Amino acid sequence: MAGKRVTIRDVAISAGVSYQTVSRALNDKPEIDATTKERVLDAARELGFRPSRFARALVRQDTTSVGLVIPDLLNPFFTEVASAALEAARKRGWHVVVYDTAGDGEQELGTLEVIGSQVDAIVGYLNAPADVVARYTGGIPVVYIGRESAGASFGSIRVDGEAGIHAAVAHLVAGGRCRIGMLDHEHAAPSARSRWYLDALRSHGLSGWVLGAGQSVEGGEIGVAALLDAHPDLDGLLTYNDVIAIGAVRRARMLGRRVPQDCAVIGFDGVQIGSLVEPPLSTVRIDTRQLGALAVEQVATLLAGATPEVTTITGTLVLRGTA
Amino acid sequence: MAGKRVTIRDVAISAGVSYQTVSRALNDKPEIDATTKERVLDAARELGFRPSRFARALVRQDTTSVGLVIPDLLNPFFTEVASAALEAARKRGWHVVVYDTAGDGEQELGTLEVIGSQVDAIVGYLNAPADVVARYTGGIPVVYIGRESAGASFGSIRVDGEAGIHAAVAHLVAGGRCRIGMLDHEHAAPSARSRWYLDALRSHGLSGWVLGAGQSVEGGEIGVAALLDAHPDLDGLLTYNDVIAIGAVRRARMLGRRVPQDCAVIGFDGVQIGSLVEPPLSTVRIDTRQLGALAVEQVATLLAGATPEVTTITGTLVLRGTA
DNA sequence: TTGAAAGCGGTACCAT
DNA sequence: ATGGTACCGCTTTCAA
Repeated sequence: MAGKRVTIRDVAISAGVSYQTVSRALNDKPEIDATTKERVLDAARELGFRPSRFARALVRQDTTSVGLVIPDLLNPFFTEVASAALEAARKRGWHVVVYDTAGDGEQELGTLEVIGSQVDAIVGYLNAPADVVARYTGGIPVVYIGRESAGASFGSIRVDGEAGIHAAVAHLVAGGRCRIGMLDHEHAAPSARSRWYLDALRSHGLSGWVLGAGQSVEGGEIGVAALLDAHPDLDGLLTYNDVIAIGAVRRARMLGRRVPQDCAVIGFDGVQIGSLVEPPLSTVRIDTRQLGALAVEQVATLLAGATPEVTTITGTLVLRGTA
Repeated sequence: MAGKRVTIRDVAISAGVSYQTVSRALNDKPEIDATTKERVLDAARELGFRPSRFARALVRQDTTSVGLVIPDLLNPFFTEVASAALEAARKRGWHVVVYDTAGDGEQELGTLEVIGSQVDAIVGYLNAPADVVARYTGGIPVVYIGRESAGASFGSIRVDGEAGIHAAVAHLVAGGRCRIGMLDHEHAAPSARSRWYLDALRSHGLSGWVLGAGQSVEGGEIGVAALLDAHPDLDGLLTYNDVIAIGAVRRARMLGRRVPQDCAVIGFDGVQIGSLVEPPLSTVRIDTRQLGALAVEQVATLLAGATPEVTTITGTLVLRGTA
């Protein structure tokens, strides 16, 4: 009842055949007597036999599983990407093991180490430098999402928000705004998004302020409060992502700013809930389904031994209620 | 360069030792010369050796991985549960393979079949009857979430919203409402939540209407429109979950109802985004982190061969803006 | 300290 | 149609 694994040989004995015959019955091989097959199958069922996935995978080397590394499952953007990646992976018959690094750098390395020996490829949002990642993962194929340079032997999906952010800034400026701030992420290096923002401002002869914020609604709330404190006449705001933007809008309104009249806000990502808040969030939208699908495709390329093309996915400005 | 798997024997040859010695070096065994060990490790690195997880798992039978079956990763409630379960599982050193059944019954069975041979236990939201599940999964431990009866040999986390829903109805009635409807899920059998709703109404001498709705914002929109069409004087609404409620609130307002003045709405789940929409959603909140943690705990119990206790998690009424 | 041999639980290719 | 045997890649006795 408890413990002891039932093997193919136990079944064989119970059915009175050799264990090879059991294998045949289990795998629907043609060369087996129907009666025998049934008897074997019955015995297997009765004993509660379950083939070992390891033994099976060991001999026919065709089970691929990919690790999906996500900074935060509670951020809907990552969830949308994960959902798309999951679907794309299943179509190929791959298994997807999901890891949530909680946005923590150390966690990330720990995760990579574990994962490295458990999956055939990794795709996800990684912060660590390429060489560090390579070391920790033992050199299996890795596909970065949302990183600028990947280096050789890595796949990568670039998220190109340059045009979208330029359009966003242009829209704000066209609306007569000229004191436009940005809430960036909190990592050591400023994001590409903040660079695009600064570029865009510059092209309009403006300068702005970038402040790091936690990647959560609360982070956005705190960030916007600080920004408004320093620049009370802020009339426009871009954010690293939608979740931050949602928090920023909330707090800005609490602080007496009308959005968008007093201060317009434009997020980044285009997550679904952005259209549900009040007012609906304007944003630079990324096609998450395509992003997930492309990532899986790159994994396939890498797994096949080919060199990955650099794929880019472009953000587009979506104007709703906050700008 | 391409293809060919590097095995422990390749390393052995390259390092000029027997393959058992390589194994020792790799696993930090004490009985090995330090110099030899280093030489072996160098060789391994140079050849890009990666131990086969299958071979390894096959011999030391200690790798457990659990399958997490979720109807819809885009519904934040499930994501929150998944996030909690992931964290709890990692603490035990388990791997979690996530499957999204897209709320589809057939997908679910297909998924179960695949999954059954790939993981050591399953936890999730399953719709299929217990005996069907048992057949498809080949009898590995299964922990149901949010189901009433589980039957022997299954674990289960009950979601008890009875008190919460009674409180919700009582609150509406106390506010003078008496034409209270409910948007349920769309499955064949009405949900426990709808039964609690009807019970609660009855205890106040009222009767109501239950209508099935798709489990999405859109489903809630369509559902509330139909309900308001049939009962234009509806003054209160409960929903199967928050996502539906959010859609319902939106559409109700579009149809000219003030929420909560004309029609109060109370959701179920207590997802974070409920507090971000306008007006903030009143709801019966479930502690998702606890839910996920408990599910993993039950898996552990089952895996240890013990009989699972029936665990219940209770919903509590949270009043925000919509009621 | 190191090497030889025996499995782990299967699959596949031989013969029979 | 069935059984024998080798082998997948690795860990673990057991000798040497």
